[in-house]
Amino acid sequence: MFMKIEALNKTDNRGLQNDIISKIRDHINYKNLEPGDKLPSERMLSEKFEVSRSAIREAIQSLEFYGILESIPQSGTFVAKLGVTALNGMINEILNLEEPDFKSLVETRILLELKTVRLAAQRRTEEQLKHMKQALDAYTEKALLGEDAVQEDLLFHLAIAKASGNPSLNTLMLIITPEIITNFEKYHVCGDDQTFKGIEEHKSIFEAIKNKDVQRSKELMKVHFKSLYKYCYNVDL
Amino acid sequence: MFMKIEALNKTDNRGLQNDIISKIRDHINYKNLEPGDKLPSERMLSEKFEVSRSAIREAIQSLEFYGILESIPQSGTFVAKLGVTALNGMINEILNLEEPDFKSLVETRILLELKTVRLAAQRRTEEQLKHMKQALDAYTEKALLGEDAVQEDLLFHLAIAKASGNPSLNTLMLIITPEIITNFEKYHVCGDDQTFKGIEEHKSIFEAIKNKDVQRSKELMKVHFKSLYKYCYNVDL
DNA sequence: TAAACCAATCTGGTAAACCAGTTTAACCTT
DNA sequence: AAGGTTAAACTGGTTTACCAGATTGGTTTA
Repeated sequence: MFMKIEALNKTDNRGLQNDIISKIRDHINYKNLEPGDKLPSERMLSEKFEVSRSAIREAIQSLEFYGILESIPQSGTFVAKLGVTALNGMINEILNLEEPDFKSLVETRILLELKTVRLAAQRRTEEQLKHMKQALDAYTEKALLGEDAVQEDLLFHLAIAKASGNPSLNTLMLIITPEIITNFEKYHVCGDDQTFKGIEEHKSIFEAIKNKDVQRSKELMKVHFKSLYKYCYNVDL
Repeated sequence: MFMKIEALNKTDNRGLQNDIISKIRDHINYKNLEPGDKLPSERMLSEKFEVSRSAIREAIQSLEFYGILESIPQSGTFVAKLGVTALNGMINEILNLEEPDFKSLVETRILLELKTVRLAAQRRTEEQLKHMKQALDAYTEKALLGEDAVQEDLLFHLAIAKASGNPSLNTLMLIITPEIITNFEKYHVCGDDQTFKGIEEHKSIFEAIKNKDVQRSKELMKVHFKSLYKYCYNVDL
């Protein structure tokens, strides 16, 4: 019952948001807005769409996140420097986005991390190395005590992402990580025997990055993900 | 001067947001919130941090996007089912996120698309194929007229991402695409001679996906990106 | 005539009051 | 004293009014 209420409300909220977003899309099309053009003021949109200004602001904030709009205080809200065709297509895609399932998330994570680890091996600075070492030590300490070290595990991987020197990849990792880790604990993906093996694997990955051994770092990460990958695809979700 | 104002205000806004987010982080640490615990009400946080409730709500919405928090109407705002260690680490990473540069974005896009095209070749449905064909035709028509077809180009690539059947990858593509395309036009990456070659390349990629030729689709995409990749790395940004 | 100025207006952001469900706890009943 | 009932307090969401800075168009001035 609690879940049902939550789901309903989430749907309603998303529904209203999507409704407003699609109306904004229609307006962009109807007015043939040029790249960088100004959207009508929040008050006007609020009145035109017959919804509260708060709702408009939330929808705008969502589109701002995707880089479709940009609000400038005391000035206005502007569309990105894209043509109507691109804007229309992108907004449609955003409206039709599905909620990612666990398999998709894992697939994406593996892809991202096989890249971040290579880049980290290439580009890591001494400071980033230090940061990774701290995360590794925290993980090792916790794991040796036999305690659950999923969180420390995660932070080590995020430290690698940061050391990749690619802010874009780092951001994407941060976006998918919470959902991943939540499902990890939900499905008990991390067996107790895995944790001890994980220590050695993490350690070797760290050494490879430290030694700037790009190829080896990637191979080690592949091995590290192998059991996880297999586990996820065997399990029926 | 206009840019300066924009930058300043963006910084201020981001500064206030980050300030609130870091205070929320501190509260989570201080109170040692368990996974799924409830955050104090927006009013309490507003009073405690001495900022408006609107500002609190915006900060919460940001953290909701990253999956760190979840608001449930008439009930409360709850932290994700993560421990304080993970929450603390993730929020810190979010606060320290750098603005992606063009090179990072291109690097990420190439990584993502080499995956989406392979997955699309594996999994594409007939309907998705139809969608891609439409995007391809729109692109071809525009390009043959000698007009700028950057938008149609983009939509074809997004159609591939959608056909990958991985909502997570699709989402990430949508997030980085606007910034990419904006910089494309800014730096005039797409030379006029590229557009005609692009038609053939797009067509062949489409055929490979249609024929479910995974390896070939990836190779063709690599070729398609080669000039772009080279161009981007040669240019000083 | 054209440049400079200034006030009315418009903007996104902020604050405060209000709403409809939820949660809590005190109260009454048995 | 235990359980059911109910009303008051509390929640995120919404509405309304207000704010300070940006924009704009007419007016003034050189």
